[in-house]
Amino acid sequence: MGRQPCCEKVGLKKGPWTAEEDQKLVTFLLSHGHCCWRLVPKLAGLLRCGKSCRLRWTNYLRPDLKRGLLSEEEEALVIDLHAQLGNRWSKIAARLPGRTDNEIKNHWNTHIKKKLKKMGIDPVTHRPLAPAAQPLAPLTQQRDPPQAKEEERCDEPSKQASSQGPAAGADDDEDEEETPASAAQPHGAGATTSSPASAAAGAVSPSCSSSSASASAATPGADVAAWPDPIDLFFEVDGIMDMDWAGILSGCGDDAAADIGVDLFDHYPGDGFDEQVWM
DNA sequence: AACATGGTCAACCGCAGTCGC
DNA sequence: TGCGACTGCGGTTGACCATGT
Repeated sequence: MGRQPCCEKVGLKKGPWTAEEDQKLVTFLLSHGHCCWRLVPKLAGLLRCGKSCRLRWTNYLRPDLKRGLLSEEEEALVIDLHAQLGNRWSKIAARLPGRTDNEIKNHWNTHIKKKLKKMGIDPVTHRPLAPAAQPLAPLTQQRDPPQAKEEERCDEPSKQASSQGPAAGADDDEDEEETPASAAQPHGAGATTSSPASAAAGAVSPSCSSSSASASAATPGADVAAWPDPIDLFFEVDGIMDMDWAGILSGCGDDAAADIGVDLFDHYPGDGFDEQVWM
């Protein structure tokens, strides 16, 4: 009923994109835009499904994409945002101009997660790991009961992973102030801290710099309330989320690729891609 | 030099919400 | 109003590359 059936998957190509496919897609999208992803591959002459085209465009071909590893500032911002938003990568990516949710997700899983664990911080809850996993940081012994309760709530992997569920579904795109962590403040600790990051019920948002890593490791028995300190030291500002990151990261916008010296086509070997077509 | 292991990341899969008929 | 297509999202996979043995 209603609409035409979804793209039939028979005969559609899968796997890595070739430079020729990229060129076709980019040429088409730049000249026509995309009214409907389902039609894009057909109109562009691609044997791909619309979903694949959309993914390729948003994750790789978009002209405003940044390339290369995340900077320390971006990494720290990702950690901060993850502490507030959980695994909502698209929301996190929206705060990092030029970065995609896929890229951030990959970076989180491959880099940041490991670093946090190394620092004795649970990458899910952004709190110090339990003593069993982090014998040098017996923090739970010094925690106030409300904090322990809060951790229990956050520790549920299914809830964290499926934060899109009804419980978290109440928020919308403008939910910066109504985050899981901040919403939990009335229940307990950390509510008096000045910055949203550190106010997240004691949730720490450590940077991944070695300096803060050592700082965190150097305070194994510290009071939980002291945990944000290394973060402040690293950022040299209090309240990272109050900062205008869009401004800080300016130069990543649609017109800024040249400003930041990014060659949009440098991933194409040789002259596999016609820059003139793009421009 | 050859093989094994681990790390990285692009791409796919499946689900949920939204929207159109 | 209900059904089904479409879109967007998060999780997972698998190929490729680097490093270690």
